[in-house]
Amino acid sequence: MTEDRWLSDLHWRRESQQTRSEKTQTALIDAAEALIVEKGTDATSIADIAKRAGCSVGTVYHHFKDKKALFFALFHRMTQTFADLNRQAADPALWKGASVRDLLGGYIDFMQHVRDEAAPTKAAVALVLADNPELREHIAELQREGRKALLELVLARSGEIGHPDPEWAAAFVIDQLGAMLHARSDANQRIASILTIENETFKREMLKFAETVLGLGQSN
Amino acid sequence: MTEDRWLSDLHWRRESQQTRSEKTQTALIDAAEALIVEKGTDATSIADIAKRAGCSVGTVYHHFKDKKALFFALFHRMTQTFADLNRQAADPALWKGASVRDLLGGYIDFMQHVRDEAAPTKAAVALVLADNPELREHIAELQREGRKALLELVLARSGEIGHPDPEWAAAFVIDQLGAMLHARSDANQRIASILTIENETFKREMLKFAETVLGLGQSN
DNA sequence: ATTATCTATAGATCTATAGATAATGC
DNA sequence: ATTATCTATAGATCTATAGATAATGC
Repeated sequence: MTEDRWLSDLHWRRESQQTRSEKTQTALIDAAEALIVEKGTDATSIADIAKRAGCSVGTVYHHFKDKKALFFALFHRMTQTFADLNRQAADPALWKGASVRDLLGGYIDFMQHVRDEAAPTKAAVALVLADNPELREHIAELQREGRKALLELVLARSGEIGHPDPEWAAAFVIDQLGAMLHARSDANQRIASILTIENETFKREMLKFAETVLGLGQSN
Repeated sequence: MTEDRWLSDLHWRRESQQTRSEKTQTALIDAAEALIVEKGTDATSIADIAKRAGCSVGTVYHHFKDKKALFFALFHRMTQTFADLNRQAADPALWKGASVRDLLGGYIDFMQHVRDEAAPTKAAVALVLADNPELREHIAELQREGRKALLELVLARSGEIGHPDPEWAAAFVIDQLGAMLHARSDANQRIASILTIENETFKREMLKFAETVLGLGQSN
């Protein structure tokens, strides 16, 4: 049991306490995430989490004040990750020369990528959220930020928009995309046609729709 | 305590056992619904439910096998109610002479009415669903039925639709409406512009959108 | 000296049942 | 005779802590 504390590549150095601590916390949050998805928040006991993470119940309470704190850490990890991704994706420099169509396409790709990669995390957070309504405002803030950033990027290109009221049309299209993308990744919504469709097909149809509503003309 | 068993308007008759039993069961399901919304499924104990319903723990177990059975009864009551409403609303005789616009408007009204009236019930069922994924298929079936019925009603009027592919366009519009209406009543989705808008404004904008996509022309 | 981990368990729930009592039903 | 209700509690969790041991850090 002592051997695996030696770092395999630099085996003269031991793992630092800090690294060990972070690893344990990550393992605990990962375990909680997986178990919550499998059994729900309440059926997941501290003993279950400790076992899955490969440590003891006492260790859980060394790292987290109580069960709630562990679940909040899981929530926090996700919101931080998403906020960072949002901020990166919203950098105007990244979209220099991009059309409205490119922007919306990028948004759809991004959300579908998240859906495919982070599905378990989102599912676990949704369950934590159900027990802790006070966390909802954080999610709302995250969504508002993303929406605002995308809207600004689009409106900076309002010359491309043929609709008489570009602000309204852009906001409407973005909210429609948001609702459809959400429907596509929400386990409680089971609209067959939205769920079974391929990512690429979905993107194509949504862009066609966006072009129609915005009046993007013949630019592409 | 005996007095209130006498029916107040026909006070020669006692309440029948059947009536009493039904009342108790209804009270228990109502209490469970309210408490689940307030505290979540696990923080809601049988003792809580009994207290809120004005009966004892023993009585709960006389009427329901276990906690799960009570929660399932809550789920069942909602799905039955919705299935009945769906069936009534989908009766073609009811929509004789109605245009596609009328149909979609009726759908939006119906869903917004449900949203306003049955919000706590939907919230409670969503939480029960989170703990019992095996129930999801029933909800899916309900949604498929509603979607199919509406699609058929719309396609029976495909003459009104200007879009070159009426089947695709109608399905797309119905799914868009579904996603937007869901976004509007989902506590975990907090897209400000969709949530704060008035029912009538929302309906008007969604119908405008539907007309554009379907190509409903000048019929209205 | 401090930090990370473990084992063992006290104390607080909460579910479900047993057994008694009161109210219909025929 | 049967059904609806109650009170009291056994038994099964599960959370969180106390106290000991092992591994860094300086």
